[in-house]
Amino acid sequence: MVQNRIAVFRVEKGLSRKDLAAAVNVNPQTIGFLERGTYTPSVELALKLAAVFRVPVEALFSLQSFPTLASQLTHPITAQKEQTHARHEPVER
Amino acid sequence: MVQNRIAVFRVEKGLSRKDLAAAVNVNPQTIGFLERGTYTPSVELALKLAAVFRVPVEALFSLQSFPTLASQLTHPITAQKEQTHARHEPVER
DNA sequence: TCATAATATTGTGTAAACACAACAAAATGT
DNA sequence: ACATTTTGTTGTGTTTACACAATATTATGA
Repeated sequence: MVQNRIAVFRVEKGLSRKDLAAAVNVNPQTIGFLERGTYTPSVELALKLAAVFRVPVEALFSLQSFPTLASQLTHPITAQKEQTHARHEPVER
Repeated sequence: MVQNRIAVFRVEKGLSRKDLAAAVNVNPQTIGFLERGTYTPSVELALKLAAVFRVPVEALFSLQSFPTLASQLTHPITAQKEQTHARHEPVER
């Protein structure tokens, strides 16, 4: 399962789903489906979304759950933004 | 169109497609299709591949063409690895 | 040279990512 | 209170990312 923070970044930017959809050339409902986690975008759409928010793809999408913004702001060391990879390289499913 | 450097990183790691496929739990031909650009992966698979190579997703996948390794190694400033985003945020199609 | 591994090619099938439409519900602003 | 925007829900259709199989071609190595 892929987690995402699209809604968080979108709201911070003051964009509606329609706005964001227009910015990345998809249907507005597609943004809704993504935000609700109904489906996982292609890396193409992911790159476009990350470009709109000017963040790395990993800040928007993750294989693990994101820390809450609260924990990320209060314990910036423990809740690292670019989660470091596992010891060797077994991929988490 | 999304460009990728899967083959480059795979070869550098001395992995066969079969190996890489096993590492990210997909069919070996899927890796072939990705490397030849026949299709664009989900961001989930992109994250897994990036994790295997321990690189950011943007180092593996790009909306623009990648600089050659040669230019990247000889002109490390001009041919930046994490291509900086456009001026405001119009997404490149 | 021969065997084996790696890659390419083609085909069939399925699930999921999209587009688009219609409408309902909720929120926001005047 | 009303109008408008935003979001949610459901449905239908198409495309494409995948799985899997079979076989051909090319490399690698003993």
